[in-house]
Amino acid sequence: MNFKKDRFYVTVDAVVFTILDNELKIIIIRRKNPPFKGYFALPGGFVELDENLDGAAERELKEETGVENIFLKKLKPFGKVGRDSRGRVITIPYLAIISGKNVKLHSTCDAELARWYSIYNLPKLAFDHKEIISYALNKLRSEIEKSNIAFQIIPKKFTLTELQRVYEIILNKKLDKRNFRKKLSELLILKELPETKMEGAHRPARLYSFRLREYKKF
Amino acid sequence: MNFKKDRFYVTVDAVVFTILDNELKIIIIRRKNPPFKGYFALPGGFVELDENLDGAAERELKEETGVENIFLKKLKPFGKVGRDSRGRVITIPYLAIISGKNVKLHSTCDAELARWYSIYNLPKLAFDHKEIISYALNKLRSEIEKSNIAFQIIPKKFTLTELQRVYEIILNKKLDKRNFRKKLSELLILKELPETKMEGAHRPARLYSFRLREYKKF
DNA sequence: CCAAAAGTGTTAGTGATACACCCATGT
DNA sequence: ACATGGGTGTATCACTAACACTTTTGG
Repeated sequence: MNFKKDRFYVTVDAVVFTILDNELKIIIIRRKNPPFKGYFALPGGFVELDENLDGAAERELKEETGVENIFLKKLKPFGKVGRDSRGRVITIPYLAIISGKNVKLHSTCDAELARWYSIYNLPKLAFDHKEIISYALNKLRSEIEKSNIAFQIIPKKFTLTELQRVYEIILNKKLDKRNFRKKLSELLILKELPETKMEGAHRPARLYSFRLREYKKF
Repeated sequence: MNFKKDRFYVTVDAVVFTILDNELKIIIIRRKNPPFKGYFALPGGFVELDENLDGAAERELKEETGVENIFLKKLKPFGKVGRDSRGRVITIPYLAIISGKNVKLHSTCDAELARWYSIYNLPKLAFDHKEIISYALNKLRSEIEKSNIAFQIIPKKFTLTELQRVYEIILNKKLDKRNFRKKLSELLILKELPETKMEGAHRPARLYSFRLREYKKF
């Protein structure tokens, strides 16, 4: 790509959260090209002229992870003069949360193999991506308390303990089992399944599913 | 300006709220140039290549109203393909709230004289500005409940009844006088002044000021 | 029978809401 | 004296937070 100094460029960056090894992680790529060649960064790329912002974010996510049909939340733009040495680049960050278990991370033309990094142990990052991630993490935490976004990250059938673990890892704090369950049952967003999950030497756990598998604010 | 189809353009639009005649109003201009010539629209304009987004928003606000040093909140971008017939234009809306009393609205090269319009009685608007305003109004309502943003719209010294009126007009609902005052006194954001305001045939009202005259979340 | 996670209710505290009368002034 | 808006306190309700024991299974 041949950058001109007389125009704007628009990119999207994806802050893709998942839980792996009981830790909150995001996808980080390593840049193959300048600027910040060899540095770590969020996956993202240029928006095409005939492409919607949301469309570009979906495309980037698909290229990196193979994941599609996921809820992507648009965040406020970051566009300081000088944030990209190639020219004037405005970036629109998107927040996503996915179940990382079955995701195959891909290389793309601009990036070496993408990797999951713990949110608490990130490498030094290119551009203003550290600031973007911190902003996105705050949004994720308020989303999980005010929407059903958790359905994106948990298997179709799950136990309440598993769901609680998701909340605890995202919010980075212990929750009370009884209070957590009471709140959920008041919200009426879960469906109790006839099945149970037997795993390990203890009482089997009831399985649940989300009534609605699309994004919804409470 | 000579638009090219091979690049992005970036604009800022300002949703500038005030209260006039006991109504919540915003600044609306009438466009002098295509596209949407003669239509009503939000004040705004193109971001310069060497100008920060916030800087552009400040400049636009100053040009339209003469107001500066005001809190401007950046909102999520609107950038659908085809929203502007001149080319691919991404707009970043900003939310502001100002005291309208002393504001002189100016004409600019792109706009006939700006006017205040009631939020509940807007004319047909250019571009996707209706959607932007609706989004901004929601943000304003949550801001006024979670921050001290009201200091922007009220005189330095004010009575509690005047402040309550501001909240009622923005939220478009009646509030209980005692509950409103209790909440404020718990927040400790106001300073009681030694002065009172005598106006009309009734008991004089105590004057207050905000302790902090800069934006702060509770 | 022991270990391990599942499941289940009550109490206290905090914040939100509803509500009615007296006060100080001008006319 | 009366009309007008200013000023004040309490009771109820809803939501949040804290807390411990019994159940069911595998080994």
